Amino acid sequence: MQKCPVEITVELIEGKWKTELLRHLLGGTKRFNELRRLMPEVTQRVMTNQLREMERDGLVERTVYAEIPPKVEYRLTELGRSLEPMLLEMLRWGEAYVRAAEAAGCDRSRNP
Amino acid sequence: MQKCPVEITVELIEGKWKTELLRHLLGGTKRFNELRRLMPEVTQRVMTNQLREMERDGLVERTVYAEIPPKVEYRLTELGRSLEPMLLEMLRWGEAYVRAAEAAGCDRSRNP
DNA sequence: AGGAGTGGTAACGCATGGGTTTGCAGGGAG
DNA sequence: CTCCCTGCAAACCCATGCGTTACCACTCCT
Repeated sequence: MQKCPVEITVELIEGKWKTELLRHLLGGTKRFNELRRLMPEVTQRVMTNQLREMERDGLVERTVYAEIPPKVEYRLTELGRSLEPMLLEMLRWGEAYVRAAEAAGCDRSRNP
Repeated sequence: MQKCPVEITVELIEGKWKTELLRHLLGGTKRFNELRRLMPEVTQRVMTNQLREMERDGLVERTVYAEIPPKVEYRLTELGRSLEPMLLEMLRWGEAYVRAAEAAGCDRSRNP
């Protein structure tokens, strides 16, 4: 049986740092350490992983320049850029959710 | 620093079976074993977990009827139902993604 | 008596995703 | 000479999510 496209979509963006990476990359091509400086909490290894997965999934393109010191650029593919409207939809829903949650007085934090 | 609403949205639906549960519950109120029959691959324990998390997050409402044999109904809250347009957007994107992926000839299966 | 159908919980195991640390290559700057 | 910058990889650890199995309580049906 085939997997639902919604599920596929979720799997593509559910890495811990992928949505933030997408946000930054939607702003334009970035170098590796540029991304690291934008997201200092992320380890180098994890950053590489997330980017590599997105590359494997066809969302991100990786360009290596044979220079010293090394230079590697990450940019969104056409497919990656096509995520933007959907992400905006998710953004709007998320904002509404947060508003609704705090209107309900519920502190839905995950630390019990 | 505040977490991005997109990230929040992802966290709410990224459980392994949550999108499928949402699909079924968008079709109307369901009893527990009714859901189990719709999704036989899911263990009872896991099913309970996913539903409980969605309840905690305010997406699902749980009603217990004091009958014998027990009867427990799960229905979407207003907030849960408000997910539908966003999920449809994700569905459409996912379909386009699959088409693009197989057009590119790439078998992006996760088993190397 | 025994089985099925109801909706659970508890104990356990395991793969995986993420995090930490360390090392490497090769040239430029102090 | 030594340190810094670039982007990466390998070895290791740990928490979490999911899965497996077993058990419970209560009633009706055969």
